[in-house]
Amino acid sequence: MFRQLAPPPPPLNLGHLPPTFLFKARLTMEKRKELREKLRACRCRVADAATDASLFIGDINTPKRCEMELRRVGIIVSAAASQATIGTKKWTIQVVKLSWFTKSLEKGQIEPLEPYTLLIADVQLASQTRMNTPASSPTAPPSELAQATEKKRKEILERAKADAEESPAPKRARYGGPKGVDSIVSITKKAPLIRQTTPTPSPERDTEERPEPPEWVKTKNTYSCCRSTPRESPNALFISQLKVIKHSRIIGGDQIGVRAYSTAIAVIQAYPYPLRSASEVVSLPGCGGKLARLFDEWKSSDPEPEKRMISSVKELEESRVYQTLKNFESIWGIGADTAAKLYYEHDYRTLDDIIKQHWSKLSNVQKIGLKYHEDFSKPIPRREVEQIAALIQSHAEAIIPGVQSMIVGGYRRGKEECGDVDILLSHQVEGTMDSDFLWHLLKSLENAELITNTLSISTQRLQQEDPNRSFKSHSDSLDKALLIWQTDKGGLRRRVDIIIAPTICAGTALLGWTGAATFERDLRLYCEKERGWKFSSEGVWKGNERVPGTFGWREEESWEDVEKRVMEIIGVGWRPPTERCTG
DNA sequence: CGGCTTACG
DNA sequence: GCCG
DNA sequence: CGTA
Repeated sequence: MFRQLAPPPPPLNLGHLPPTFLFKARLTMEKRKELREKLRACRCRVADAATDASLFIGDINTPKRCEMELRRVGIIVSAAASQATIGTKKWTIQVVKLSWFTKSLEKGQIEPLEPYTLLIADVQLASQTRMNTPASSPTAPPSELAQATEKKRKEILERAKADAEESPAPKRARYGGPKGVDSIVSITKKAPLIRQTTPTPSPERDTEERPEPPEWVKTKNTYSCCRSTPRESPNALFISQLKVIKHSRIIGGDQIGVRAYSTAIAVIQAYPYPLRSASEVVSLPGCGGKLARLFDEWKSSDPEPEKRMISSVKELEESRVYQTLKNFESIWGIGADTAAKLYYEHDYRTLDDIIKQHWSKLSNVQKIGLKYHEDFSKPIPRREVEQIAALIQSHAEAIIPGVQSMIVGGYRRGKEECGDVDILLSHQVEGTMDSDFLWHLLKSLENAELITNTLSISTQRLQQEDPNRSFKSHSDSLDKALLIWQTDKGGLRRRVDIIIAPTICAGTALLGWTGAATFERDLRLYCEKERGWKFSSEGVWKGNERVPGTFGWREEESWEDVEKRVMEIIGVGWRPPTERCTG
């Protein structure tokens, strides 16, 4: 677009090439996007799904690497074409170096493919090709679940799921154990997809009548903060199954598993069409062979969507371990680890067991969490969230006139029923929110008997008193209080979070506290990887400097205006909170 | 094969 | 579990 | 370790 000096080289015509797929390898998402556009400009038919392509271009240099990249997109290179085809499609592909394209562009003339070719191979989409995983424990007797001990819990949970999976499946021992060799697209009986046979050019491909994928699918953009994720999804039923698996990873303490499923869920939640096939699933960023198989199983489990299920999910939901750990973990102050201890070391099975036999060993906040567990399990209607927020605002206003509040969290994302109330307070006049504002506010609310307990409080003021921290250039240290709230005596107790943002970080605080979790995680990731910046609700930083335009709050700006400004500058573009429902 | 958001109480 |  |  820039560079007016040199005359633009004559456009290439790559229309004769078969559907072409561009590997992600070594390309930033922007670079990849740019290359795809350039390819398109040369009339190249750029495939969105690798399984639709016959020609592959990648910023790679070895055949070895080719296989890796192919595997990643769900394609197995059949060793020397010696496969007893398992009733699946196979076709021939060619992989060339990216430099073929860039050189061609430079010269304004198509370079011969041959010198740039890394691999020509017959490939297949195997239907559940069980790869040999040497030491995959053939699963222990499924009975010892009841009095299994200590650390075995993860494996047990794992097994509850594994047993149900069609194939034994290579199972990791714990954490990010051996990743099974299973990035294989599983194609069902009808095996529709894939292209015909030869990688010959033919004007229009029958890429299975799949709707035009969103841009972020084509570019395999994994950042959930860069796309719209509405609350409603045409794939809600499938997603609800994935959420069970994700939860099993949470209570199993498998953070990486949680991460993986969170990503996949966020991706599918953002995908605007009902998924039809495993290959369509694999075409989505963050979804590989495992997710494709799960979808396949779910889809084929029943013609009626409402009756569909994934066997491992069913097993989980029916298993006592899962139910109980999930119940324990739902107590505020008790996480995966403590839940497991209570179950395996103390053999508790109900909340009552914990209350009767473990009360004195609980921390104060855990006692509170247990005491009001039932109340906390009840959703808070939007109306009530607003009432609570209004009370807080009026108390705040009495302390500092002109203070501005905004309900954030799930409420702001449009949830009909909220798990808690998150309210963000700030002020357009610099300096007003410093000092002891939070402390005064809490006192005021306590006097009004609205706050019954304080679960945790963190204030900048306290940190500044610590000389070791006073020089920290930046940290996510907005003042905040996690509280138990009760509007009327005898009424339900509610979880309320109050967050105080200094004027300078109003925008980032709003963005940082609106969520959802996966959106926030990707926002940080995006800033770090794509911009070299550091994002937190306290600010956007380039080294020790705030990124220009990402801070401050001008008189004429609304809450939304500041947030918009921050998102535009970061580069993710603004979208309403209701489109950040990454699950 | 290493990495996966991040900081505080 | 997926990505670089 | 648990929470946001």
